[in-house]
Amino acid sequence: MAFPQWMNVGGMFPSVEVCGIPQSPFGMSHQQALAQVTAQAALHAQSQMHMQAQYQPCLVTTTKDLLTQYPSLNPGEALQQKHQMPPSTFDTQNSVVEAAEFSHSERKYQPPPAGDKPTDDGYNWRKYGQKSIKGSEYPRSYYKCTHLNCSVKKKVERSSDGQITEIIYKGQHNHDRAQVNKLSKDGDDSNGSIHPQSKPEVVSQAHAGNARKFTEKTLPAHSVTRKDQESTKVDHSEPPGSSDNEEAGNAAVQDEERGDDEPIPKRRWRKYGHKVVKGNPHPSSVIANQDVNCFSKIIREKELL
DNA sequence: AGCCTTTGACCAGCG
DNA sequence: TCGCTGGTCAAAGGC
Repeated sequence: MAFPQWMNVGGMFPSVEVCGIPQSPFGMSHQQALAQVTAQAALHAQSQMHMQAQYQPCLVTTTKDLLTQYPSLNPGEALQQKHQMPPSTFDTQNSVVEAAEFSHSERKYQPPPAGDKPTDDGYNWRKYGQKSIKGSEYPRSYYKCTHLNCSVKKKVERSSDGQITEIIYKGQHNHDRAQVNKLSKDGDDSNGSIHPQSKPEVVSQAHAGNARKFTEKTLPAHSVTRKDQESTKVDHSEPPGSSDNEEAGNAAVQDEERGDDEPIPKRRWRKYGHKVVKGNPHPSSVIANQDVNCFSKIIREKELL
């Protein structure tokens, strides 16, 4: 079984294959092992859901659990199993934390190459920001879904040793995975690593008990930031089929309709950038009519639709 | 040509 | 009120 390329950072997760079929040291194929993992995880999750899901808007998943039970699994597979867990057993949330901290004993960490795609989860993401986080050697990266009218975002955090520790999704996709429209640039998806049906975008946890790092450090008590919780609430209050995108779009439209209600200086004269321009000894301060840009973009997008 | 990443700024929230 | 921090924006440049 393959796993997204990004998971194999630096090739630290060598997969074992026998006659083209991944094998675990225990004599069962990876797929068999994964099937068991899936079943166990589902059971485990069911037994814990009543304790956690009722008050946790977002659940944490860690591959450690799976790796503990099945050391033969490489973390990518374990994580994938997590994706393949029966969605019905989980409360679907629009805010997801994926704990992709890999503690495989054989791994050799190599710093992720700059610009590497943190995830190949079937959607196309565009990095729109990067922020150095206090206490973390590696910056947090911010991604937006590139799909039209899809405002899903995700944050990718790395631990101090450079491993991806969290992927925090915000919002919900209102479209299918990108593979439908666009062939993956990172590799061939025909290997089954991406299963639109079996790999729901929203994943939950098998159990978070072992995700010590997250519960202690990044995900105290409820695993998500307040903002994430809020976004979750928003989605819960929305009728099925609606999405953040619509919300965003509506907001934009409302903003447009609102129009003159808001004081112009507050809306327009905002300096939003201060950029060093090549060949110019002085940084350029840019005053932009963001609303105009924003509206023209919306109009353009609507036209495209 | 178009998309994506990098980069450094602004802004808002919080203590 | 001020400083810190996280989140976002958009120009510039690379692919």
